Amino acid sequence: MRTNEENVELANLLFPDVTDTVDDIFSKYPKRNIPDEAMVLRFAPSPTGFMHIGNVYTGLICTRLAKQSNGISILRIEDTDKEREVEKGVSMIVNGLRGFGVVFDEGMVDEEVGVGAYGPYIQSQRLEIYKVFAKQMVSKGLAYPCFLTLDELENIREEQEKSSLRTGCYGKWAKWRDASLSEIKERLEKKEKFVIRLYSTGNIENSFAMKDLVKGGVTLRENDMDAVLIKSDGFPTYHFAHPIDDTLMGITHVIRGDEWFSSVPLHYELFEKLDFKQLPYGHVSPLMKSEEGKKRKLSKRKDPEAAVSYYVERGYPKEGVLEYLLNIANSNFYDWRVQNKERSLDEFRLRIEKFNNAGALFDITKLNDICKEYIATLSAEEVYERVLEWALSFDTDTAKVLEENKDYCIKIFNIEREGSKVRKDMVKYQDAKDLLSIFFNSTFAESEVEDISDRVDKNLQEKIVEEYTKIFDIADNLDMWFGKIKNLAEKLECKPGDVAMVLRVALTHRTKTPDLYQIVQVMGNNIVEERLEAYAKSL
RNA sequence: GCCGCUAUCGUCUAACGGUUAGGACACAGGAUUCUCAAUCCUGCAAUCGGGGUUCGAUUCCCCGUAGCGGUACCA
Repeated sequence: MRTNEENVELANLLFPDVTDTVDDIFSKYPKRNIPDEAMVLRFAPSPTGFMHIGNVYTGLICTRLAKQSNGISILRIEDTDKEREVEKGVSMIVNGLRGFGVVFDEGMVDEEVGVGAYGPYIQSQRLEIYKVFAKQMVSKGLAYPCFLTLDELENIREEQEKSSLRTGCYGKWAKWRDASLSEIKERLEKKEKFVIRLYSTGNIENSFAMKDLVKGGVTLRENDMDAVLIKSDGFPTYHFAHPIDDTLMGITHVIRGDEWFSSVPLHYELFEKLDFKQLPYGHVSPLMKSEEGKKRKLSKRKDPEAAVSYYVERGYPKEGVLEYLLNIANSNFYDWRVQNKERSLDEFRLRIEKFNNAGALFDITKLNDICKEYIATLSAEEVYERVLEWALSFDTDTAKVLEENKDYCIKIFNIEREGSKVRKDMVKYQDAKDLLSIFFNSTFAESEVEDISDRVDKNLQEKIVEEYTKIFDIADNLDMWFGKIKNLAEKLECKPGDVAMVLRVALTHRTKTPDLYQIVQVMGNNIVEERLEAYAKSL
């Protein structure tokens, strides 16, 4: 056991350069001047180079809850693991989130820049701050240096497993917690690497109650692990950075992924030892995926749809993705949506206590349906703008077509878009390419002709095309158009459906298309005649 | 292994301790002056198992089972 004086001496030995006190730090982070009900929330991802759809989900929840309470949302970057860090990782996060309309009031706005008075918002730039708190804890005997090597730790774990004990650095296994000052000095002089560990005083036998904003009341065991606070490279662990950053930044509620739930006892002890006011927690369940009858976390390695890029590249409308995510968060969103079709998504009020506390399966079918419904609400001009925006980044050929034929393309997008029966077959902007290809001779020529000869005999097809070419008039209205088809069917003794099908394939090469009359109107006289002629020759 | 959380149609979920257990997506069938999409109608389909408490349990309690999370000098 070290004396109080020895602990102070130890703290100075460990952190000779740290001269600031905890009070010095606090003076730079004044209390926020905000209304009582305002929530200050932070979303704190790591720049690992992969944007998970779950990141958008949690980020969305944070920004929403903050906004609807007139509070503040903060984007903080947790880059304390140098191993996993990736170049341009911060930009990927910021842009990925922004692409889905998830923007924060404070924090990082690009690779380097953070806005707000409570920064820095990148943890690697806050190292000096963590050291001040670590030094204070060591000087009070609440933390200590530990010289256990990775190998030694491994041996300890094996021994614990052999005797089927809980693994980890706690109690008698935490060899350095009560080391004498001279022992420590000796190692320090040899320049041995060390970490700073919490001197835990919790007892695993004791339970305590906490109220989770999402899960409700739960009872947990106290923490007794001497968790690492500062790694040997000088970076803090998440556990240590979390109470410090959240307290300094004036966070009011910690909304985070469920994977942190198990660490709550540790965090409680840390808040206490740091002498901070405990922040309330809300643990949000992760998005799951079903495979072979089992549920598991949506995984970035196995599931392409886990990546945000999956949706961006295919041109999923961000509003659709957002609606789907909102629907998972609060299932009453759907009812609200049907009753408030005209309202902005921003008007929906998320209720944290309504979050489901089991993980929801990510259902791409439902997402597709929501996106389809969303695109159906857009005007042809809006569809044009959005498809173009998508194509400019992901399909330059289509972008060129769109730009060079704006009016024509808008007419194409307008097919079956007006009136009460709006066509709903576009899930994502990428799907537009397929629709467009019918209307341009270059892409049409390349398309494969669907064979309908087993439904309509080739001779009959020939006659239909030949006869129809004679009577076709672009100026016909809808009734006249159908009238001619019916008459022709009667004359050739076949079904009107067969006539329509032959014309459909002649004009589009396909058996499944939007309304044929409207297609003809948009194509115009010349193209129709050309194609009828070409089809006749091909028979 | 240990610790914790969770459990209603295939999926997301609703149901003061009293409902024919509701809705949406998906699926199947039918209707719609042409195919598909859409739309409308119809149908299919669930309270994990076992004990309690209660007049009565999807709901409360216990046990089991399963799933998920954690058990790092990763977040």
